[in-house]
Amino acid sequence: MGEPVQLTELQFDIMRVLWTRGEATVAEICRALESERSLALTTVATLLSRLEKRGVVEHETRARQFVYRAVVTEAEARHSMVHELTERLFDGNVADLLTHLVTERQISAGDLERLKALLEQRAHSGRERNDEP
Amino acid sequence: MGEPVQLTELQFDIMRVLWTRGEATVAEICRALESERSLALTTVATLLSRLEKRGVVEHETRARQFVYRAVVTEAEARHSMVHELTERLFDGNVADLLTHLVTERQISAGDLERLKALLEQRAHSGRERNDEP
DNA sequence: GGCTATCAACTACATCTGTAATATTACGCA
DNA sequence: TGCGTAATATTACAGATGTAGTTGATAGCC
Repeated sequence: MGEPVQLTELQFDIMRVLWTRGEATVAEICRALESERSLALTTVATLLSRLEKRGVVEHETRARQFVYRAVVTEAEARHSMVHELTERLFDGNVADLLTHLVTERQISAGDLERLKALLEQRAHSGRERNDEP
Repeated sequence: MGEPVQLTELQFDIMRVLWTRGEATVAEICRALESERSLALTTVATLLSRLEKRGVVEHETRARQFVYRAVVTEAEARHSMVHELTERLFDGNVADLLTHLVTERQISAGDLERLKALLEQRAHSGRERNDEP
């Protein structure tokens, strides 16, 4: 369900602004990104119109300005991208990705604890909520 | 350490052939990929020479044919790509990615168990091995 | 020794992406 | 009503990628 969404870094940065604000004009997005990367207004506008063509964002004209809004949610984008990577790198096996993360990376003891707690909770709750519809 | 390696799907498919075989000629790679995607020999050759320019693979001429070999290991590529995604999507926070995987995805009970076991083991071993150098 | 099959090298081209300059439009004010 | 200004629309271009045709070298066979 829902087309897979792959976003590049810049695209993602722009989306993040929309996700946190709900909506924003080109100028606002430009200003929001100014600290990390200084882009021309036209650059951001171009990116946004391309994203709109892909159905990732949409806009509404208000007071002669385009007010953009995300169509794809952050959760959807994350899902899509993590899924894609899991497919490519681990043949779709989520457990393999998890194992990779736990074994090949430095994770703090605190993180391990939190994750364990999460797993406990998860195991007990029995997952009534999110089986495939 | 080591340049970050980002591979597209096709590039990854080619690399996978090299990783599993150790080395391969253009024709062999082409044949190995034939089932999924039928590509011209020249296409594969082009891809390989581009990858070589990036230092991802290398070749040696043998019996008038290029025999390619991966320079970047599969583990390195995976690391690099998972890292990149973690940065982009979760601000570099591995725990957040783990949480995402555990909460927002259907993971089988068995996987959960295995992961828990892994965490136990991990917690006890105390991680003397992989702190930052 | 010339011909052909086989490779690799070079060239080509469309698409996507990052980046932005330039052109056009139209609202609000003087 | 004409003008400046602020937005958008159009156009441009370089680099990466997927895809492959064309050209050139050569080694082995007849």
